Amino acid sequence: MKLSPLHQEFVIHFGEMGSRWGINRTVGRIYAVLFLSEAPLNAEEIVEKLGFSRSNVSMGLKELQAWNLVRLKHLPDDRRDYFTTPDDLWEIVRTLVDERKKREIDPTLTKLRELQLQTPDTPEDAHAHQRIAELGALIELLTGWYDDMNRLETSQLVALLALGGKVQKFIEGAGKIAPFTGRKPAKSSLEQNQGAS
Amino acid sequence: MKLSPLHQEFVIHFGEMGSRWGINRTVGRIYAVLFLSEAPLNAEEIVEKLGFSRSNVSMGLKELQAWNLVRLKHLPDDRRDYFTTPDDLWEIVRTLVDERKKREIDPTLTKLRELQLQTPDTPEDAHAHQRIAELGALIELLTGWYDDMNRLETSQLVALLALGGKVQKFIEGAGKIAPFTGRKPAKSSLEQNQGAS
DNA sequence: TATAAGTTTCAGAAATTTCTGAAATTTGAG
DNA sequence: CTCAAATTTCAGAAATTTCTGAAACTTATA
Repeated sequence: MKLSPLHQEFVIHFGEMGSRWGINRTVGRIYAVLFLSEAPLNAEEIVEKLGFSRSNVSMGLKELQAWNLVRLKHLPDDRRDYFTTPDDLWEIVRTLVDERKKREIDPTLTKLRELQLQTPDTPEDAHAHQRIAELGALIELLTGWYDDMNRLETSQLVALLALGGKVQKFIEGAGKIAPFTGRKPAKSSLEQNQGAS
Repeated sequence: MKLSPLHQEFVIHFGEMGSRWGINRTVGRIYAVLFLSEAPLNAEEIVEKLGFSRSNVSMGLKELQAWNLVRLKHLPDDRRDYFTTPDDLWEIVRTLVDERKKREIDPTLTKLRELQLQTPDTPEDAHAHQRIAELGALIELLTGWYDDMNRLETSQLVALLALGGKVQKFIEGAGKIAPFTGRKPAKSSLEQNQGAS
């Protein structure tokens, strides 16, 4: 591996983390190298930096492309493929979540809905059926929410995240959505964005 | 495998999904069986249902306990350990996210902070340093937000999720948080929770 | 269309992970 | 303390995943 200590540590850590997710160690390291690099890199440069075989890098890049996690570039008078990661980290996060949703959540939801069509014919199956329905409803709530968030502009999204739990202050008393508390709406939401846990 | 078709399909799917996350196929299947079962199960019963070796089930249950994903129960006049999953799915989701955060995100944040202490001495390292700092900031924003959400009661959390993107309507114009638009605050947030994408 | 640079594929090798049965350990009742 | 039921451990076997080098393929251009 031909990397500075800073690069090396990051790359190794990222590879380790990648291997805990669907992505494997090698692919994680390739991604990490691209993530840190200012200039786009071609496959041969990645081989040099990481010491993997050319074919391994080729496979890895293919997988990263399948995940939509890298962008392909071309330099003038150079036939080789150059790869980069987006400058905007939010774009990366969105891609990552979208892809995982597509590969893991969506098929699960399909399967759960399919199972809900079966008519249970024993008490065990009746209970299982119930459990499956609850799980389906929960996942639908979460993905619905995610789809909504994903439609926001990054600046709005960041604002919302920064707000954190304080968002409650703005909503409090909105009987149509939260369970109605019977309490009077109180001050305009604009006046109360200070303090409170 | 000695399971009804409904159980079988769910268990197999869950095992497959588990193997895409850190958890392996076997552990995923054991969890699935427990998840669907109304009554707590002991190790031997899981062996019968899934056809794994006793030791494999023992290992699997140990791992599930390490993840805090199962509860241990004891029946009167029975020395065997019985296992269940929480009835409340939200408890399961919270545990899952907490554990993944603890195992994957927190160590990454620690590593990123550590790397930020190194002084870059080449242009490449300077750029990498910058990238690492951005990533750290983004992850901190996300985990901070998550910690906040995690403090909410489930009912509040569900209300917030159900609200989805409409939450914007309540916040809109709050200059202190979102980039100030210069627009007048308009109506009280309580009057405008209808319509809009 | 020939050629050479670049890329991908793929079968087997290497590494890693998972699974098993036998042995060791723990635990609670008598 | 002894016994037997229950559980855990662990070394090697089995299965799976990852990695490699050689060959096949693709493509721009001379």
